Amino acid sequence: MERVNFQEIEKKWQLKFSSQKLYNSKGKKFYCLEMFPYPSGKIHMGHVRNYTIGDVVARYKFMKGFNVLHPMGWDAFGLPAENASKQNNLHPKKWTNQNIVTMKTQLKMLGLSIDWDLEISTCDKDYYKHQQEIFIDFFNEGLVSRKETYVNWDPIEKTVLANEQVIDGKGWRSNAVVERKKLSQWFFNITKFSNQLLNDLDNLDGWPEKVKLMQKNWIGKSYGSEINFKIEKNKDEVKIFTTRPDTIFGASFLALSIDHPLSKNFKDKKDFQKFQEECNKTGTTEEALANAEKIGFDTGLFALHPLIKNKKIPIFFANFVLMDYGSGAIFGCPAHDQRDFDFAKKYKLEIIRVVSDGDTQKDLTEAYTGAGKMINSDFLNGLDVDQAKKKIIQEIENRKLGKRQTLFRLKDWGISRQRYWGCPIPMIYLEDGSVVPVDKSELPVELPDDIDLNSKGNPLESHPKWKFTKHKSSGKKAIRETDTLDTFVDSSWYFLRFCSPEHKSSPFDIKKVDYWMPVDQYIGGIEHAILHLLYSRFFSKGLAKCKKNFSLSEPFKNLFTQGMVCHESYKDIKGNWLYPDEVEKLDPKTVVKRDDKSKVKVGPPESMSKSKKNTIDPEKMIKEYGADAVRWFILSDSPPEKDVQWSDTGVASANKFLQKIWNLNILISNRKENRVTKNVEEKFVANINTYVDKVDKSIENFRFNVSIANFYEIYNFIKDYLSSEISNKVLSENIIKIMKLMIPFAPHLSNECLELFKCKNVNKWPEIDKNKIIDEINFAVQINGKTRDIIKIQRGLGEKEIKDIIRKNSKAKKFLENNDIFKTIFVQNKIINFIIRNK
RNA sequence: GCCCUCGUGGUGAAAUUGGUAGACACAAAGGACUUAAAAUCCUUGCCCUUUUGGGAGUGCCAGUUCGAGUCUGGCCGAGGGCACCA
Repeated sequence: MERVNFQEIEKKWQLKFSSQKLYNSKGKKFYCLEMFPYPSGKIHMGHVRNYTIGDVVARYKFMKGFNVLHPMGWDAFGLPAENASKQNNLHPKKWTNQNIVTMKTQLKMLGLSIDWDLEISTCDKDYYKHQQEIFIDFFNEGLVSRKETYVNWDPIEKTVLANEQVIDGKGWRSNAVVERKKLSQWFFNITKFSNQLLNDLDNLDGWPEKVKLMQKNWIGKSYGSEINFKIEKNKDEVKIFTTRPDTIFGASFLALSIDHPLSKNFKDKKDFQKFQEECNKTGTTEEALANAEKIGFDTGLFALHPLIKNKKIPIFFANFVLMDYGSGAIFGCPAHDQRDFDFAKKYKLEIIRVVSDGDTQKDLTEAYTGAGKMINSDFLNGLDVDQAKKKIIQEIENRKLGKRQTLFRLKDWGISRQRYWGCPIPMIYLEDGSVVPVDKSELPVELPDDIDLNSKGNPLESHPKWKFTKHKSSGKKAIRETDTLDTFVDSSWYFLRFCSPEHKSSPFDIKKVDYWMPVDQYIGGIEHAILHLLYSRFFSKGLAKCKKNFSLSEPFKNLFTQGMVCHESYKDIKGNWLYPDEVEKLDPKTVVKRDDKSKVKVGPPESMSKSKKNTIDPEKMIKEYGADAVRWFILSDSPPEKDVQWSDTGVASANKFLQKIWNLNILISNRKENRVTKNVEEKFVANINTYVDKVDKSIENFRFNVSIANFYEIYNFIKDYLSSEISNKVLSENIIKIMKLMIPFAPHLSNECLELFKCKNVNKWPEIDKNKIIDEINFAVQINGKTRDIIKIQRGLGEKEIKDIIRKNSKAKKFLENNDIFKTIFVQNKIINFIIRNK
């Protein structure tokens, strides 16, 4: 049999794909978008998976008659470019552009149906110019503000570190202990939309429930109360926020953030400074704070309990209270909150139970956070927690001790980055201290190329020619903002730019956006479930506020989050990571190093990453097995939302199967006519129609692994018909249907096969007669819930007819004889269950 | 630590609203073809039984139901996110 030269046919069809687009001007619009890649060097298997899934959707929708927008671009600003340029002494722009060229070539090798005329790159000044415009619009609309916040500071490199650059509390290059440093930075006021971002989740029917839940928890709306505590021998008051006002009678201390206004009174005290230094050793991430030991500083002050006469409780500063949540102060109720419990144990504070867990005699070993009746709580006694919450809030409001309050966990979005390779923030500082936007006519504020990457900190700081400027309208001297924007800003509106990438006068052509948006299917990694998606949602809402004719409130109608591509990892005797290429599998349990045959330790499959060297190069795989085989395998092995394990034998078998498909097509095209029996042909067509229906459904449901299993079944099915009494006409008509179904999965081979049969209307999805599908089904016969027989019946048979069949001829017959049928459960087209007992 | 998700053969997995558990494939073992190998094809795949047949079985423990991989509660294990990686 003729071998397929996959490389040759792929080259041929890729040339055609490059000019063929997915537009059907008469069809309904369909915007298919995959998260655009960061140009890090070469594409990785995660990209292959993401873009193959997207390509299946785009090609499928196109074949179904939709007018499909399927663009691609580059999330081109970011930290790795700066790191790489320091290592290789290569300018970030050059490094990035080289990577884009490489990756674009590689993506084309996959045979993706992308309209490359729409390509955009976020580091392109034609792109970020518009981003600066949007920033200024947001600024004018009151959606931008300046606040102080903490950053990771490397005291040796004199630079701000990203969280990933902090390893065990130390700088990744300098190894210096990282300090927390306060900086004044720019913020998008995303919290202005907290309620809207939360409530609109309910309208996103096309989003996975888990992503919506994660966003909901991230926004974190909680109901509680503000309570004022008077300080003894002092005129000050401390305002606290709590979600558990019901536990107020169990309060045994107040804890304040070290940034609480009250800290000013202590700033000159040496032991407080020491405490502050101690706190600044913990990182800036929530995880670090949560895991850090709870420490406090006793102010020596006491607060007066608002509801218990003459009760005084101590006031502490504590590292686990955050200034940006609530009022930066809490009351501690150790009996019913684990953090408070740990704190109370450490500082020997009172532990008063106010919610009964049933046994109130024995000492608590941990906080009790469950439900129960109130005790030791004066007028709340006997109520359950929810009732007590309502009553106490009412009481607090009546006595003017505080008020009911709703709070969000969501924080404003800090967008300042002390880095070079990002979009410049279009703001200037005037001599008189005022801060104003750059005049729009001067945009873009272009990133200068001539920078010294080896300078300490942000290179823009040490670029006087760029940094010193003038305010256009007043002519006053000014200094540019040297911070650049968080790269999440770049990706918060790129999907809008894709609708009209050439548009010059504004970020997008509103008519085009009106037509194409929202994105009908957005596809990307689950790791973006919160930040990127939330920020993009915020952008839509922000733009709607700035632009009168912009009405889009949610950018992504349907969302699909795919799983990761995994591979086992290998370590040699010395503990060095090895690439899969460097090892050899002698048998499933023995793996050795290829060169010296020394033992290799095999790690569990985990997400492919450069640091663990458990990566497989897609380009190498494409060259060895063909793009269709790589696409085929990446879709076949796991459902797309789950992780998939890369397997070389898997891709090899995909390649073999595609070869068999080609052979089958050749056999059919060369087949000698046989005798024809009408029944045989009808049964054949009915089966094919059933398969077409199945594949269609599995694509609609994103069950691409099931689609592929169907193709294996179809192959086994058709192969058996080659020698049966069926005409060549019927065979070729039906193999054409199947090859069309395969286009989204293996576009090169299926087009080649369709060409073999001189097929016209290649890109039209096969239509089937729904009346001509298999209507025989397997029906389970159960006795007392146990399956005793499976009978083949016509779809739609009633209970009586089925009982007759069973009585006449069934393995279950013997169970029914000599027994009373006590009850019968009948489910049409599924099962019948006889509940019997002995006579 | 907090939030979310997922646990089905040796492996990846399949299984409308609860209704045939293991489709389809990978790997393995045995066989056919071949001088041989490759390629290809066939068979097998938990326990008892020669077969017929019967039993156990979807991470673990309970529960609801005629019937649970699917629903509920608890436990154990793995993965993702935690605001400056993208």
